[in-house]
Amino acid sequence: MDADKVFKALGDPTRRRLLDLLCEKNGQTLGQLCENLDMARQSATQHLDLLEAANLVNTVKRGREKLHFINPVPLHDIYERWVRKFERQRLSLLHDLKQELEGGDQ
Amino acid sequence: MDADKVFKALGDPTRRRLLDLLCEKNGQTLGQLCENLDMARQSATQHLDLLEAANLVNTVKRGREKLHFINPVPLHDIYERWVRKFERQRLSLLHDLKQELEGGDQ
DNA sequence: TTGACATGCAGGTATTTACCTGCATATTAT
DNA sequence: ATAATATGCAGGTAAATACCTGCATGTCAA
Repeated sequence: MDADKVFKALGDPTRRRLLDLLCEKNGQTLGQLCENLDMARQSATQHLDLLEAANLVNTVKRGREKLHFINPVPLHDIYERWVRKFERQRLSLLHDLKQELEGGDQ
Repeated sequence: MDADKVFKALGDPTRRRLLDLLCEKNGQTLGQLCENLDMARQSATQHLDLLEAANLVNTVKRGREKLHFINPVPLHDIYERWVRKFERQRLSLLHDLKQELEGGDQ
């Protein structure tokens, strides 16, 4: 998993909207997705390319159409690497903060 | 939670490194964090400002020092909004894909 | 086969980003 | 008080980003 590509892909409202659109109806074509976006088709393509590079979306060509499918694996990897780690320390971090505010270096 | 700020904050290796550094030892000063970064202090400040704007880091001033603490709440929100949703549909998505590959429009 | 349709590809531009240098301010220690 | 220390603030630049327009290619249907 390339955390940089995944986070950067997620760091844009258009691309998050694309993921939501695919979550509502998986396997949509480029044209279908564009109908919901209010930008040129070519711009949407660039966003989808980034989602694909981050492996968040997989595509299949069917005739002259290109179908788009969500791949949830990178999101799960993000969870394992960047959420669980900090969740685990949640209480102890709050404890540290409280201690600092009370003068942690005594 | 501002998903845009959070994902953009996470979409940079320097800022993810800062979070890891704070995970190892919470409550570090700007100077301490800079020692591990290989860039000008002012650049690190800008990264920390973005982490703070995303509410991923909270700060406390103690004398002339500024202490930095991780706030795991936005990460948890990300999980709720962007991971669980897709995790839940994982199997059904794979099912959709398989069906498409076999000729979904029959 | 020919026209309509879905997508691919090649630039071009304005904005944002990630760094930098230089200087100012505030706190601590001698 | 003065010097050292920790951070804040104000630009300045090169690269990345998010759009766009125009044209090319490939597929389907009449």
